[in-house]
Amino acid sequence: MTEEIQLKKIDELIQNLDSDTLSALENIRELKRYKKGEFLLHQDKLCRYSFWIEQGILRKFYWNDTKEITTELIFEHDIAVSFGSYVLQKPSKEFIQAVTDVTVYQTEAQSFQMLKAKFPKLVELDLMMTEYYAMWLEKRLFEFRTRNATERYLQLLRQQPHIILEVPLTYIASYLGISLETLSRIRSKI
Amino acid sequence: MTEEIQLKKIDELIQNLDSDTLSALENIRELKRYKKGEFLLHQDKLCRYSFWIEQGILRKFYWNDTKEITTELIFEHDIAVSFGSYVLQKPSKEFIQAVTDVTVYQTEAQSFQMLKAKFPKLVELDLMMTEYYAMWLEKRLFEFRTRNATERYLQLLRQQPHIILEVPLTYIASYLGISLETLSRIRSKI
DNA sequence: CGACATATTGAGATCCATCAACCAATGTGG
DNA sequence: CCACATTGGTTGATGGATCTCAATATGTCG
Repeated sequence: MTEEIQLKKIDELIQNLDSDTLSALENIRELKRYKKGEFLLHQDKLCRYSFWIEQGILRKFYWNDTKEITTELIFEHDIAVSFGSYVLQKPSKEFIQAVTDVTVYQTEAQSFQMLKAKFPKLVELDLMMTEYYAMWLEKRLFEFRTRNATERYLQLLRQQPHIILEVPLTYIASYLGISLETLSRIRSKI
Repeated sequence: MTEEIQLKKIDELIQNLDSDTLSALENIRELKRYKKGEFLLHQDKLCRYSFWIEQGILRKFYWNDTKEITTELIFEHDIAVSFGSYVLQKPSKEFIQAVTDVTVYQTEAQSFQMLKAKFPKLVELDLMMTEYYAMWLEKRLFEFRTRNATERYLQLLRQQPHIILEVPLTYIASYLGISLETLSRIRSKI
């Protein structure tokens, strides 16, 4: 899979960071715990932090009129940010919420920005992570445009079965862009 | 608009590039013309170039079973690449095709990659452009998930009226994710 | 246990795709 | 320069995927 190539490159780059850079990175991050249901970011607030998940599950969602739309379900060893808000430091459309109790390393956008000026390797790291996110977004769009509800569910089941085991169906339906009822019917037909 | 902030940052960064960097960039790019209908990139080929459009219109699309899906319509002073293929140098799912006669500056991915090693500012430029693309993708996803066919058309009409004037309805329908017939009916109801 | 969140099932409505016929404009070979 | 093919768009009829609303069931936690 294309994504794995990118992950490998990111991993290699991190492995090869000199210890100065690494310890600088560690100095600006902070270990935090959030309880299930807690919000790490509210709509209309600035996304001042990135959240590296050590343990647990997060989700990103926004409100559309009467209903929530889940944009992403995020697991251990991945990063949660409200991208547009984080990059531009403008109010976020999205919430970030703890689906389970979570442990995260949170890093202030500003601190990371300053560190990049000092350690150019971090700009490359940032670029690779952004590339990774863009490819993930392209894949999401591709799936929405080419697969129907059943196919999207089956694909999720195949590719990320842990999601289905660990996340309430309400969120999964919303993540897949279908109603809870439709998801229930798809599942009942195996 | 959020996107404009990013465009401004990109522009500023380019304005502030030293002349060495700028002329290096110019040395690795090549002015090319393509006729309406010609392919700048074929499916299953590597996307070896980025295409900066000097004049004309390009589109990106892929095949899904029996029909084309247009992913992007690209105008003057913007860049066309098959992102995943360009970044990972793996075969492209997408075609890039000239909608009109076009003039582009094309730059080899490899040359740009090498230049980045020499001119760190270019890594920042690459990052900003990638951020811009990721935000564009987020916006596309948002629109597909929150707006119906009519709303998507009206939004396009409002935000990028030139697209509707210059691109065949067949492509616009496909870009909006609706059938040509539906688009025709939407338009007839003003 | 009761209360509240989560999931299932049914019936009806809606949006939009598909298929098919048709039309208008443009281009091309003889 | 005409006849015909091709491209791009319109219009009508029909069906399917999925949503919404409502009732019911199941699960979970204090």
